[in-house]
Amino acid sequence: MAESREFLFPEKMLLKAGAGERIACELRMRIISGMIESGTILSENKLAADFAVSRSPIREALKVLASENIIRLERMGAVVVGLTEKEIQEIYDVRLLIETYVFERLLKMDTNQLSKELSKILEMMNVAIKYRDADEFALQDVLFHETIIGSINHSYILMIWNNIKPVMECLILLSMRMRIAEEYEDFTRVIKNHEIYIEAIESKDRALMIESLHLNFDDVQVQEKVEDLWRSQQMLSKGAVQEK
Amino acid sequence: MAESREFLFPEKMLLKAGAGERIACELRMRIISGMIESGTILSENKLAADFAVSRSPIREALKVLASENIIRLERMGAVVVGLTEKEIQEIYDVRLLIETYVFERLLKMDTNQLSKELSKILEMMNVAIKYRDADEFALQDVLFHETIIGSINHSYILMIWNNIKPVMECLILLSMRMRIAEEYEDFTRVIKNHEIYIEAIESKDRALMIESLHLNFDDVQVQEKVEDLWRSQQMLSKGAVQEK
DNA sequence: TCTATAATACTTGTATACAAGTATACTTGA
DNA sequence: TCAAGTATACTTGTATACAAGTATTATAGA
Repeated sequence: MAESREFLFPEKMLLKAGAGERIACELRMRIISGMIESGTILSENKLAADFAVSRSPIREALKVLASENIIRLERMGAVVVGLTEKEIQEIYDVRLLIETYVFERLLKMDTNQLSKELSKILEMMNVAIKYRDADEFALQDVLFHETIIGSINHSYILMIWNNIKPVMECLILLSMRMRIAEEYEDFTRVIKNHEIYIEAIESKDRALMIESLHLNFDDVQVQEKVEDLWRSQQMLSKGAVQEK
Repeated sequence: MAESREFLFPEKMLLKAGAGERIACELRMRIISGMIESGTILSENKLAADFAVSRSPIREALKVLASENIIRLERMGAVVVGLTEKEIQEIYDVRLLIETYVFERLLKMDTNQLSKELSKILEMMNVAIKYRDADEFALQDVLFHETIIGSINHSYILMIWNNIKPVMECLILLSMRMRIAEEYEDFTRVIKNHEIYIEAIESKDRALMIESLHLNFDDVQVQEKVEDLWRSQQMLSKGAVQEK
């Protein structure tokens, strides 16, 4: 029987991260997965005790999460807001907005180097599938889009991406973990969509790009209700029967 | 002779702000105005001494400025990046991007209430001009656009706004302060542009909206080179001859 | 039993202390 | 004079301490 994992966020990502960042990632994961329910009030002291650190890194983490709109810093404690389906849709609105903008810029650029990088990432994703590594797959997926966005050298567009990235990353991580066990063919379809994306960039075909973007969103997008994420997550990690 | 002002950022904005926020605003203003030059290395200890506070609020402020891309947190000290003209252009790219998006949404909404609010702000701006209050004018200008963006209730679009707002605010503040002394007619033109914006919203006229948006950007946009901002700023506040 | 007031326990914001690591400068040797 | 190595002073990251304020709870009075 699989042991219950102590941390939801992949620890390999946090090798050279400070305590604050580590805790931000973990809390974000717990909030988005539903493990920490909306409305919960987090206290710095309590969190510090739970994570066995001082309040300093906790404060740092809470500031980050507040800037991502998944908690709200109030006078007495931080209120967990979480993500409703409306907000998930909004995140994808923003992605569509900036990726479309980026594509317009790419039309006027040489995209040879970019195209090579993307192909490399795609191969990494294939390997991840081969070894049923959902986390690696998700991370490469995020990297794929980050590479595209970063390629136009627009610091403020990149800033927008950096703001939504952590939450995106969590959503994709959770979605992939849920699906890798059974819905194998989903992943090959995701790969296929990314291939179309690359093709759109190479041929500078607007329509194709929009199509693949939509395909990708519809695919990766969490069709399940957010509240179900944690339940699935529990079942995956514990492999045991849960009450209820 | 006017006395040199100790703080660049309007203190009335910071009445109920903590030390961290206050310092972030002040440092941002000094960096964007050029008072603190690009390449300068800021040390937490030194800043703490300068502002006569402990390192805690300083750290908080530096984190904020780093998320705005105007400083870069490194191993040894925070490197001031500042704003080049390229980056100022990029900020306006993003504004154009989101305000256009917002307008598309407004087309499908009832904009009566919004239009009233905007008219009120416009009157406030007129009063500010009447009393030659550049700061108040700038703040109301920012509020004008924030009100539009906030009206569509899109938390992630609002998040983007909140990310670029502080820097925008500084740019507009500096620009208005420089111009209020002499270029009086500029302000009535800004008012005029905003009136067009309201009209575009009321008539739901895409073309008109784009036009007013461009007019507004071209107008408010800092035509002067950024490096000149601080020099002008110094002359304004000291009213004395500067070397060089 | 209900209300008002006071005591208490918990909250955040800021200041200080300590530890680990890095760049600089100096000293020592040739 | 130059090079190598060491000592020192400064950096950030984290932990702890303290202060001011707020919600809760308990107690006293009617």
